[in-house]
Amino acid sequence: MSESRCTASVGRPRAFDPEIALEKALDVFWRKGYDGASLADLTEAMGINKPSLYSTFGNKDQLFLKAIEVYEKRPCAFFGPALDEPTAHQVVKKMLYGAATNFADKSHPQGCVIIQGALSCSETASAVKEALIARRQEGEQKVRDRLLRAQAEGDIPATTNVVTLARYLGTVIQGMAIQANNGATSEELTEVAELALSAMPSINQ
Amino acid sequence: MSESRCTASVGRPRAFDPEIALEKALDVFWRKGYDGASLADLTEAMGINKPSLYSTFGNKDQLFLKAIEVYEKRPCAFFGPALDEPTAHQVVKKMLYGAATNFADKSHPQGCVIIQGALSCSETASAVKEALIARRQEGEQKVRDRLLRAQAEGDIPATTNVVTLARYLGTVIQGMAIQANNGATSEELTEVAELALSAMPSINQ
DNA sequence: CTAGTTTTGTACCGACCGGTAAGAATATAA
DNA sequence: TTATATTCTTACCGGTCGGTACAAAACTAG
Repeated sequence: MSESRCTASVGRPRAFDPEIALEKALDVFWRKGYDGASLADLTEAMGINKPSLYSTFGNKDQLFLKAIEVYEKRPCAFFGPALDEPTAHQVVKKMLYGAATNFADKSHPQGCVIIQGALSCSETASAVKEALIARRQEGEQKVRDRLLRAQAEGDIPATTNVVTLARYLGTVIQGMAIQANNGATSEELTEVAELALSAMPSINQ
Repeated sequence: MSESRCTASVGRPRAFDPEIALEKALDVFWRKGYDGASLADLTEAMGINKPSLYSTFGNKDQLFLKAIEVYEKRPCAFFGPALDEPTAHQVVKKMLYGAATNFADKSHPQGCVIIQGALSCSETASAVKEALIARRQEGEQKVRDRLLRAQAEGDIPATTNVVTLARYLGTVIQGMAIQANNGATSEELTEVAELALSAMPSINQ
């Protein structure tokens, strides 16, 4: 009943590290998506059995959502940090190049789990699908707000339509996730990022 | 054993139109993806039962692939026709605006089944996934070839990197499919298309 | 009408789905 | 040691998965 405290200290100790297990679950969801990842896939990768999974993470939905949080906060995440760059140009450049480098990185599944984790899916997955759509829209909203701030700071011309600019940026990044799934390399995606940047003359330096 | 001839003329006549059934199957695969679409979903939408489905279309994999062919050849498909435009500018413009209009069209599921039908999926779906990746790459190849032809015709400067240009175009279109899934309207996607076009000065008129 | 051919509906197959009940195992607290 | 708390393993639940066997139904050819 009590919310999982840091150390239980009483009762049989847990034989696995929940954070590591969550990273393993993320890897499975990333590769197979919500629908494609079975509990057997998950428990095998996590090295635990189903009752442990359910007592620790709730159910498949909640496990997925917790894995997504790990995804957003992992060391090589680029989206959040990019927003902290000082100028609009640096924000957009870091975001595009970060996606190019990261989506095609061979040390983990290709693309982005938030984009491809539950795109077309069963009705069972519709709650997760909606959660991912919300995350994508929130991401675009953050970019939009950041560009509006830049516009207020005189970093972007007042005549620029930043709403469309943010949507264009989101579109290119989401497309790059598909390209990574197609097998595009980081170099190829970086070329796309460069070209995409050139469509944004209003943020150039 | 004999390949399905136009009219059987002997035996019990088929009680449904295979082409219409295929369109219904396409609608289900489009909305739910390969993994998310169950045979129960499919047979219900198609108005037939499983033995009819299997005798007519083979199995789930083959049904999906046949539905994809219907998708590519349906009246409102924009990709193939765009390639036939006379100039590179018109090709790219028609393709971007076609995607913007079509992906968000409310008369059918949002986005593109070839992009989102089997992106992250189970191992069962891996054959279909590979087939879709191949289709996307073939599409990009066709664009590349078309742009190369335009370059040979003097329609695009010889200095332009058409390989990257084609990849960029593919990226934007694939991103627009995700945007359509996010709920973006045709108008919003058209604004993105306009902005994306501006990144291609080498094809302007 | 009969024989032959094809499709139909029903009922079923083994395997797997997400999820859980129950008791053995392992720790701390007294 | 004993009581208590927590996690472990095993075995199982009803439901659904993709796929099929079989016989009744509906047609044509003769």
